[in-house]
Amino acid sequence: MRIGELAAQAGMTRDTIRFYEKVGLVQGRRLPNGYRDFPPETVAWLHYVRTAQTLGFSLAEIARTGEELREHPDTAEALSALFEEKIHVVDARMAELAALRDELAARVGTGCPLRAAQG
Amino acid sequence: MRIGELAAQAGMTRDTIRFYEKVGLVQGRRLPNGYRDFPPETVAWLHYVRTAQTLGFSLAEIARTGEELREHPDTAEALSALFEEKIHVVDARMAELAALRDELAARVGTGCPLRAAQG
DNA sequence: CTTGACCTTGGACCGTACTCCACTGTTTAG
DNA sequence: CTAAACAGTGGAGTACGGTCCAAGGTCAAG
Repeated sequence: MRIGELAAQAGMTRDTIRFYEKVGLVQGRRLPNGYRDFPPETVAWLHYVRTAQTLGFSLAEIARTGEELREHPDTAEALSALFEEKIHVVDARMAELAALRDELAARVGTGCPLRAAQG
Repeated sequence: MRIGELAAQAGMTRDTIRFYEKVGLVQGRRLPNGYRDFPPETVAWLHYVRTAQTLGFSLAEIARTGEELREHPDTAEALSALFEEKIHVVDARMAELAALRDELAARVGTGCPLRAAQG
């Protein structure tokens, strides 16, 4: 799969994918003519990248996950540990969101929400 | 309250607060000598800013909320609408997180999570 | 009346994550 | 064979969110 098709399927530009390659988020083989060649699973990986990113993980963090996955490709334990760690992060974020939600909900319908709180 | 104390209480640097003033996130009166003077509620506002920020809202979005609050300081309905909107955003984000969490949890303990998904 | 802590401004700089551009090479369709 | 559509490179530029610094003003304590 060449970069154009990958870009279309992953919903990003070629430039973004080249940038991701530069920072180690994706790796492509090269065809004899120099064109990048990606396996089809890269689409799923890039979708995962987008998701993780919108949830607040930096590209560096995401790349690290990818690397660890590459380093321990057959150690189910290492992977489980990695994902459990991510789950804790996600849980913490969800708790924060729930708190904010409650805070917001509590103010709905009251007379003077946050009014005094914005210098 | 001068900038140094505000910075200490809000857990950020003076430079950050000056930057926030520049982009309209906070407004300070000036003392006769030119020093900024903030009301004590600014501390709460800055804490709110930090929270909203870690939850993925940009400074521009947060500033817009603050502005709308300033424009309709006595319209309970407008405020309620604003917060309800925020709550929807938060709910959407939480749903995304829950999906990611499930995805991660499903892979824990399985033999080959994501392995094929990182070109 | 000086020292030190605090404040002011403007502007340079940084890291992250792209985005665009010019110029060039390759492949494909008519 | 040519034109369009695709690919490559390097480098500049952008937006966001700060962070640091130099040069200087203000103020309370000794």
